[in-house]
Amino acid sequence: MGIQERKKREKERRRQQIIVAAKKIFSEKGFTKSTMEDIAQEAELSPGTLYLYFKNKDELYASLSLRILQYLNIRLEDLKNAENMDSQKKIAALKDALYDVYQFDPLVLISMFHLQSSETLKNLSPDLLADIMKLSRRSLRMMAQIFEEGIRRGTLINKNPTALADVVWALFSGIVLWEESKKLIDKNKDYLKQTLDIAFEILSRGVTN
Amino acid sequence: MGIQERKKREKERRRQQIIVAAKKIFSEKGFTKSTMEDIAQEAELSPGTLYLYFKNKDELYASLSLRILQYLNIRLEDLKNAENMDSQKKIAALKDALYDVYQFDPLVLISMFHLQSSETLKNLSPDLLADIMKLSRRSLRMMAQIFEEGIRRGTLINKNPTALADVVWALFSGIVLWEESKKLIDKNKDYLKQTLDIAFEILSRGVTN
Amino acid sequence: MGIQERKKREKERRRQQIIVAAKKIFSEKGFTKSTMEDIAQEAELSPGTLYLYFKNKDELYASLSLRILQYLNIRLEDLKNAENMDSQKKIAALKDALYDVYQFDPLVLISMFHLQSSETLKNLSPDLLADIMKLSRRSLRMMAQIFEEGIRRGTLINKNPTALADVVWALFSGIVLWEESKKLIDKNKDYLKQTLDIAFEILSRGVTN
Amino acid sequence: MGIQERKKREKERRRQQIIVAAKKIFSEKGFTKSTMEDIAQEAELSPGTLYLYFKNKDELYASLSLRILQYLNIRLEDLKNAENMDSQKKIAALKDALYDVYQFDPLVLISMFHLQSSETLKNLSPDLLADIMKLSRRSLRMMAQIFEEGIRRGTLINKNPTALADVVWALFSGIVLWEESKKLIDKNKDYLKQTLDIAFEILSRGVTN
DNA sequence: TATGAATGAGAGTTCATTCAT
DNA sequence: AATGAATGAACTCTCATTCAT
Repeated sequence: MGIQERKKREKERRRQQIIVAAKKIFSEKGFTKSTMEDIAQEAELSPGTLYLYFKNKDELYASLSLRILQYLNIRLEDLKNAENMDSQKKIAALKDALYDVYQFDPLVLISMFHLQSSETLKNLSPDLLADIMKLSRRSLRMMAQIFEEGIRRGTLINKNPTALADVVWALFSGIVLWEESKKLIDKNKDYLKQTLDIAFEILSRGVTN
Repeated sequence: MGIQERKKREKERRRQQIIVAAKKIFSEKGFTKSTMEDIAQEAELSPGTLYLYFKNKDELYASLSLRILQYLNIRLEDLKNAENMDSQKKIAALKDALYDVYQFDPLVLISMFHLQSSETLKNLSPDLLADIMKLSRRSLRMMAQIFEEGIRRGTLINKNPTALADVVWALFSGIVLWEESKKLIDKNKDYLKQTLDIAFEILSRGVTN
Repeated sequence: MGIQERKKREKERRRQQIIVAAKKIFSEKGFTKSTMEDIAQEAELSPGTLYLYFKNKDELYASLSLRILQYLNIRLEDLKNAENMDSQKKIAALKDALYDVYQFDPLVLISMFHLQSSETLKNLSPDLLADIMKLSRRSLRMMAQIFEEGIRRGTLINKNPTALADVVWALFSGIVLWEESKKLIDKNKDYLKQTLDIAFEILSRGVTN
Repeated sequence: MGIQERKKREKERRRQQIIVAAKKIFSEKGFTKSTMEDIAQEAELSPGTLYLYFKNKDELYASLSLRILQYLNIRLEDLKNAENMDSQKKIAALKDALYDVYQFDPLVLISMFHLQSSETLKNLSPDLLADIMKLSRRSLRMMAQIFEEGIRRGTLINKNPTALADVVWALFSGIVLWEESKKLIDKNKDYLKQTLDIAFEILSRGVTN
């Protein structure tokens, strides 16, 4: 078994090696302009090898999302388990978690938001798509639980928690993409943190009874 | 003079003919997978003709945004001029305006949000980019004015109006993209209106003093 | 008849107008990169009009050669008629004539040399080709006559005069093209006159008995 | 080590395979009308493969020149090292060398002369251009040395040797192009050798003291 | 498992030429 | 005669993917 283990570990390491390279290249050039050749070179592998680990370019791209979704899940899990926190605090903590996710890897996060609602999504292998969906759903469910709890306690307004989670997610992604867009035009502008703070302050006030 | 008039009208009609075709194709296949050939065929024109009206594929794509931004501007202009409306009402009206913009042309709106925060933006001709920027900025300024007014009157919390406008825009685009994304996975889901309603209700409560 | 005359004159003027424009554009951009659109614009005409006066782009290009060949013929004619000139002087005068032709329109001359021995030649209409051939042959014949005369008089070595004319023409075109080539690499270099002087001095010594 | 060797050899063979095909196609159709598709087909390769070996069409075209320039260099080198030859003999030998170069590959030589003094030259990659320039310059320098030697010995007239080399080169290229041109019109004519002989006889007489 | 040369379909774009007005 | 919008074939070049080694 030891050998198989080691092989599996090595295989996983290769995958990561490719993912790291892909992240770099995709971030620098965007999806369309990145070539498999570029990524292979960055990973110090041959183009052919990439196809041993990823079905195609789309899947490689989408795989980046998995890592960040996993990180998001961990952060939300922690938040869920946190005790002695009122809803206000939890919402503030949610904001921090999301901001951490952004900082964990801004470019990949943006890639992921691009991936959502785009053609690429349809071309993914069912397996990968299922993985992504599972993680997203779990994240949203955990966010919903925060609101659910507050509603149960009577501190938050009585709105469908799932919808509230959608609002949070939409707000977060909207802010990330919009601030990114402003940065594209004017490199100096970087108001993400501030916009996020204001947005969540309003959100917090808005959902509080 | 009549002849020049007619020619101008015909030229404009051709442009529209191409825009309609482009909208259809881009919506169906996404930017990358749509070919100029596809669009030409849809418009019942030859590929070369497209280039008489649009400098290249990027510009054709971006041109779609212009119309919807113009429509948005008009709606916001109306809102600005509306009298006898308290801030609450104005925010509700703002939501309606944005929803109308969505309904005016959902696919183009989504395209526009995709265009934002993508490499394509940088490849546009300065003229077109300037036009788009001008319209976006004007829209955001008008939204900011709604908040400004409320703050002046003391009915809204004292936050930077420009930032509030950014939050609204991010929220709107985030919801549109996220709900679209959910639809891609499951065609039956269409909660945009509901999510938008909840989001703006929270927003409204959140910014009210 | 007056009207027809006038029409013919006007037609000829239009032709010239186009030729002037074509010369400018071809000189600036070279044959391949010049478009009929460019030339039409320069001539302040529409692309379609060009085709009323020239069968196609190739013919328009080749037409430029005609003018310079005509000029060459005139200069050689003068030379032929010149009396009281020994062969040495005639050869020197021939050099001057050729240099004048170069100065008359360097870019068109170069174009003409490019035209020679290239694909384009085969695509010309028989008429135009015949015109060009007629003028070239006449020029060469006149050069040959200069040598013939000298040989008859015994001042020049007894070589086939036609071959000598070929040598002169090859030498002239070779120098023009080669010096042009050097200029392409280094704009400052312009030794055409000097090279031509040396070449003809040697030629003159070489053919003198 | 053997494997690397073999791969290198194979790579070089492929290059040659492409060059041979390119030569054939360019000769038949001229530069503009030859398509990469044509060449690929002739080489029994796919169009994409051509681009693995040559950056673009221009470079492929220019690459043809390199081989012939190398051959020219070798021939001139031999000539330079030849002892016990007076200047007359050396000039005759120079003519023979040039004629051999012509015979080595007439079509490529003509291509090279076309390349000279054409826009294409400017589009070459600096590396390739540098290679071509280096070889041309070296060839011309070696020709100049022949004259230099004769001048030093007092057997040749005292003219700038560099200019004399230019004259030789211009004369040679002029003759090749002009005789080619005549052949285009009338396939039966082939006076290149004879014209070259006469030209060099005159040259020789002309430069001899 | 890894390679990387080769593939070849297909893209965006250009432009000589035509023809209805 | 002149126009100029429209054509559409043809071009160069790219690059995701394959497969013999």
